[in-house]
Amino acid sequence: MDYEQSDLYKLRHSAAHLMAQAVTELYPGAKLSIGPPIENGFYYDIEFAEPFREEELPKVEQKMRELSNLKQPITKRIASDRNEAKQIILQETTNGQGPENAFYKLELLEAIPAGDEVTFFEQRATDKQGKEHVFIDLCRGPHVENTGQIKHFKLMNVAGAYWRGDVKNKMLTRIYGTAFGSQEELDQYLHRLEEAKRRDHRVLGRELGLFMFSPIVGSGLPLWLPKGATLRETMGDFLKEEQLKRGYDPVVTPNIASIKLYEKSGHILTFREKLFPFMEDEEKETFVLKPMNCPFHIEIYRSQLRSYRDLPVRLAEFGTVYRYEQSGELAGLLRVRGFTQDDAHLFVRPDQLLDEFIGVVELMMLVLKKLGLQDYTVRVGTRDPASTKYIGHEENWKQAEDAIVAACQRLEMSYMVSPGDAAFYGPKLDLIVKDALGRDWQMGTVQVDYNLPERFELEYIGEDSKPHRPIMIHRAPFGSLERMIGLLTEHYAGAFPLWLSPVQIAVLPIADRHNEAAAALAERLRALKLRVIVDESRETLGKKIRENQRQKSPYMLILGDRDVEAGTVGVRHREEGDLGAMSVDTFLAKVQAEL
RNA sequence: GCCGCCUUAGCUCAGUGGUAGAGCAACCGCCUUGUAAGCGGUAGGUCAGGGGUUCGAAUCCCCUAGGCGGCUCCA
Repeated sequence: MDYEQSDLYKLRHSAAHLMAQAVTELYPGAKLSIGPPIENGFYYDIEFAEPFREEELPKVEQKMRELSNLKQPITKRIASDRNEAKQIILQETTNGQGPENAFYKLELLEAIPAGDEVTFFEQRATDKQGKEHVFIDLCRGPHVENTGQIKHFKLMNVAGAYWRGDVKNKMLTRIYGTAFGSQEELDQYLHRLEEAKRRDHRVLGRELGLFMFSPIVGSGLPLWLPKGATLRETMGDFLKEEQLKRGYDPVVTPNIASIKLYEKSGHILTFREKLFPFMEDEEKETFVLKPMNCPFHIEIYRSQLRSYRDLPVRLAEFGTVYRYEQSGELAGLLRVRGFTQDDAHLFVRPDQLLDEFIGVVELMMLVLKKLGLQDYTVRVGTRDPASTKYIGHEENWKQAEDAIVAACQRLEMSYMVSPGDAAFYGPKLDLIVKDALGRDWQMGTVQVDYNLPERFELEYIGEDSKPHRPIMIHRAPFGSLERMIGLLTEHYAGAFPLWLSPVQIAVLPIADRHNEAAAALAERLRALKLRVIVDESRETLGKKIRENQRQKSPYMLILGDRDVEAGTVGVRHREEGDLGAMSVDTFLAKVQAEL
């Protein structure tokens, strides 16, 4: 059933009201704004006279329990007209605290379309001391019948949120909570959150030795440790091989360029706030740290005269770009300031656009399948007509958007359209994947661009001997290595599939008299391009197994007297446990089959 | 950037105004080990940095940096 029609949704909506009632009783002068149910609970945005701290949540929760126990009946009231609605807001919803507390509610009333019914929900009861509690809120509903039904809830955290989501407005205090129909479900949810923390790529990244951050290097600038770097290279090798099959040509371009390049591309106009501070040399030429690879690839395209027979030209580069993200937006590897895109730009003729676009989407699907990410949504980001952050003409945008929709239809792919999520030069198709905490992240992306070819006056000579303008496809199947590795780490909880695992096989000699045989075995495996370590620590086998389990090594090969004598190895698999002794050849056949 | 919270040994965390602690990891020694922690010992800290209050600050206040959860913004 649709969540928004469910009892749970109703319960959470009422829980938000209950919280708001508790807040108005505890904090005179608190101005309420909106308080909807959300995916895993509810929130209420409130303007407090004094800063509201997280440590105050138990106090609010306690008050909520008291108010819940009063079993206040919740009733609906319909305002007869706008004027009456206004009077109810001014006089009744402010809990007797004066009309200035109704500021946000009055704005909300104005936003309700003229013909629509205006409704309020009221909860009211008298406690044992004879004190009357009442709470009235402008609300569409629906709600549960009485507050006694709201029993299994918890206030989670406090955050800031701009009124109406607009940075120009005042920041309100948002209190997040959750509520369930039973204590068991609430406990399960809280338990799931704890579990998710254990999958957190920032925790696993340290435990597994994948990457690190150093304050002295700078925030948002990851340092890749050997095992993390191995992951990057393995992923890169896989994609490069696929690209080779598909006619991509590698290119390499610098990390900085003259500001002139970015003036021409339009980045200075539309992407300025994302650029790191400019560099100026003694001749006063200004350089910019690159935020995108496309202008460089465009210059390579422009370096020679292109015939219609040369197209499509597909230029690929794992290009590292730098974007000055706001400090509060950084999030482990999922949002950084320096990252490497598995970038490529396809320069195509109009008659090639659809096939090339589809080819790219098919490659992206192959990549996702190989990585084991099957849970994603497809988002088509289009231009928000009200925004000024885009370059180019309307007809170009229309053509590009039409091309993407046509491709989706031909691929019979389901997608959602999201206005305002286009790149500044063109619309795009993005793959969205959730992290361990359920947050959405944009991964792979394909973009259709008529605008940069125009700005750079790109041409090819057509069959008619006349110049024509190519169309560009920008694409990155991973999106960025940083984000993809962060996400994969959470997806696999650090237990990467064999082909990707930084250490594929850990050889565990039982006593140090087996070290030599272990080294010889490792050498043999490495010759077959397997990634192998030998654990020569002077520890018991149990300890070595424990440590290598923690490191999530897919296979452990145990080597003791029996094995040296019989020419076998004791094979242990990360998930399947002890697989018994077998010959090295048998083990290799098993590994090859799995790769 | 904004709102709230956090920062004690390499890691996870005790310690709330009166001499800085534990477990794991590290190092040393013993043990030479057969499928998830063998035993003993040693070393390790400007309590993020700076300023203030106080006879006295890890502890209270201010500033800065970094991190976490959101908002806004994006691969």
